[in-house]
Amino acid sequence: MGSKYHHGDLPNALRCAAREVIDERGLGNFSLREVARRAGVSHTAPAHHFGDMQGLLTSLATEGFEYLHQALSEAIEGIDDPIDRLNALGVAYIRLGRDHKAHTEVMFRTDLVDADDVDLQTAGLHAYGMLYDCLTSLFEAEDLDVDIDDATALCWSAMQGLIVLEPKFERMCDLRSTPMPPIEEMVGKFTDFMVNGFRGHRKPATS
Amino acid sequence: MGSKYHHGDLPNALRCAAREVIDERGLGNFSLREVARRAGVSHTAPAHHFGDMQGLLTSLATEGFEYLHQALSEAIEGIDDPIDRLNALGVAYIRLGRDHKAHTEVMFRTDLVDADDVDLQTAGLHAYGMLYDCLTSLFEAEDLDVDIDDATALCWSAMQGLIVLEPKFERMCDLRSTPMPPIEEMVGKFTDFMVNGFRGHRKPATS
DNA sequence: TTGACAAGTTGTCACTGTATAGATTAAACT
DNA sequence: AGTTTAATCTATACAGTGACAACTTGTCAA
Repeated sequence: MGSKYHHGDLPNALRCAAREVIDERGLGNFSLREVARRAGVSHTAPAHHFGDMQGLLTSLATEGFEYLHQALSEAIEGIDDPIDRLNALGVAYIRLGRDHKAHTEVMFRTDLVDADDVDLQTAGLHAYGMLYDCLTSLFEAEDLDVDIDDATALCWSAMQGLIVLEPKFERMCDLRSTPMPPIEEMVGKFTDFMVNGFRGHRKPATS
Repeated sequence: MGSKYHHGDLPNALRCAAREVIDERGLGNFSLREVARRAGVSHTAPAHHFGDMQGLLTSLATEGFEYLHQALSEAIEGIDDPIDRLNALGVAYIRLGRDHKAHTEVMFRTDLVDADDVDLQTAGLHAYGMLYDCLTSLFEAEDLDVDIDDATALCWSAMQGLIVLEPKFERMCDLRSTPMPPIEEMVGKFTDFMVNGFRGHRKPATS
């Protein structure tokens, strides 16, 4: 049964294998040929579906954003309080960064991915919209005068930075032999700070 | 004079050439041989100084952190107000991310760099200390009860995220045809939010 | 002068991405 | 049914890569 000439759903199998390879060897040692090897096809097969390596990684990034959108949707399900929602979004975000490490790594590597890809853009916008909407309802509920794009940018940047810098923080804690708090806790503190920041901001105090 | 067998300061020349290559072709298409070519030496010469590719990139990252430390030091020179200092640090940080794009890219690519390298660690700690000290004086001046490590983590994460996500934000603004504010302005808004957040935080309101 | 050593060189190896051309199969259409 | 068409995968080839070993050249101290 395995000897079918046509694979059936090779694109998915390739994405899957790519994830494996990235998880094991890191994006630095990523190899298209290794991916094909694991999927059990010839090393030129991926080109027929994704064009080149950038194509495969772009597809993987798009899939990542779709997963993210789904994870964020599930995270806020049944939660009404905007602040709790915001917190849930943050936790879901960094959890995805941990559980889908390969995807998350690829999603923001603008050098390896085709930023003009339409699917990638729309998938990214969907995820962005989740956070945007959450902050909108928060500001409406508390009657705050904060530019939502600015706030969204800050929240997203903070979470993104946390994911990227986590290994650095961990190492820093090791050097000073202080225990590193679980990252979920960090998210809580971050959102706490940020919400506080939004609250005290009725008018931009640009001096 | 050019035909000297010994280069004189090949390590520096290699770092310099590496910067060029990264700036032009991106880290994804980085090539050790191309670096050697530009430095005018054979393709195996770098190995004698840096061992392998990771060694060269680690050295570049260390240099980047040293530049950062210097840039941050200069940025707060003559500034007394802690908030102005914080803002200046942020601006200097993202400016370095723009002016030394290659360095900044390498500095946080934990997959390409030897995280155990001692020079790299100390250089990183120095830069971290700048932000840490700034926040310390801020909290002392305003008598706030905020964990400095948490605050440092947030500030750094936000700035780091801003650098990484900037292309994404820009693209998002393009899609909605709204003008993207200059990144320095974003830094100002971010620090404003965060300082506000720290201020409203006398006691941890962990519900 | 001798010897040790650092700095660069050439040559080689297994491996990579991709372009091209050819083989196999499924499906669509008489 | 039978034939064409397109999709899917294989085979071959090529230029480029990182790393390794062995060799050459310069430097410097005893």
